[in-house]
Amino acid sequence: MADTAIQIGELSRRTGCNIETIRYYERIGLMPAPPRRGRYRSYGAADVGRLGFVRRARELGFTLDEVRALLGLAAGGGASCAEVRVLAAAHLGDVRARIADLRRMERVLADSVRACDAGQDPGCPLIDALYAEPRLPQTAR
Amino acid sequence: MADTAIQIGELSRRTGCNIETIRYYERIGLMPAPPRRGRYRSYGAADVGRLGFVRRARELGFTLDEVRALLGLAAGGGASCAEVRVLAAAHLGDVRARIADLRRMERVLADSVRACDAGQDPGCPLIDALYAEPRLPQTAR
DNA sequence: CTTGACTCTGTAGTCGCTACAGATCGTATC
DNA sequence: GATACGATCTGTAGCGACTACAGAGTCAAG
Repeated sequence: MADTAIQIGELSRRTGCNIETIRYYERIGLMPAPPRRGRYRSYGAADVGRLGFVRRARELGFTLDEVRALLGLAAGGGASCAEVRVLAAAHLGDVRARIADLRRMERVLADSVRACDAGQDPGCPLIDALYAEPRLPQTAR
Repeated sequence: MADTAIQIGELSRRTGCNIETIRYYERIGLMPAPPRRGRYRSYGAADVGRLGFVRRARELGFTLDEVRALLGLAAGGGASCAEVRVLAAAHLGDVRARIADLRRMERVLADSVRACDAGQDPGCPLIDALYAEPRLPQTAR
């Protein structure tokens, strides 16, 4: 089982990772340079696993550097779980901060659209909001 | 009042937009090329207003192309409010989609960290999750 | 007259891909 | 044998939105 040497196209199909991206990962050292059959890259089951790992980590929003670190820890095995936890918790913090940012944006945008629908303002609520100056609360002009 | 010709550093200070970015905006045509006093750029109150507008729109997550469009509509005045609404509503949709993505990430990450803290698993929960293959739900192996 | 703060232009780097161009390879068909 | 096709190869350049230099010039105060 799994004496399956596959080409890059098949690896792409199995992982959902596009071909150019696979070669890019190889260039930056995230995927190892595979052996060649002729001049075509020849991949095995381990590559499918590793690339799937990369792809799923990316879907969770880890940067490529973080993915690199995770791969290192995954290879290490054993005591690395604590270190993985640190990485994941830090990244979770990032994600939550980004959510908070986006929610602030959402609120302002939704308010503006609502004000626009209400149609009470003389001008355009969003344009007005963008021209406002929250930087100098008083001090007249 | 406001016969104030200011230099780029002062514009930067007043808008919170960094100097290199101001020059960048000029290069890409988002800000007009100001007159020069000697060879230094000389800005006025209108520039402070426009750049503030750009910055606030960026804080709401609009792309530079969208900001360009908003600036055009803001200048147009009058009937443009409906068009602004369209832009804002579309962007609001984007923001909400990004929030949804991030929440999915948050959930998975938080689950993994929690599983990690529980410490019941034999391996590392996050590493295991990244190695899992949600692409083939059954089909054994 | 020198120091220091400011500004200038131009170019290159960041991140994570994506999109070519143009060559080469392997197989199937006429 | 010729040829067409699909897949792959290398190498380079582009995206968005900045950011970070290097190296030159400008200006006012001490």
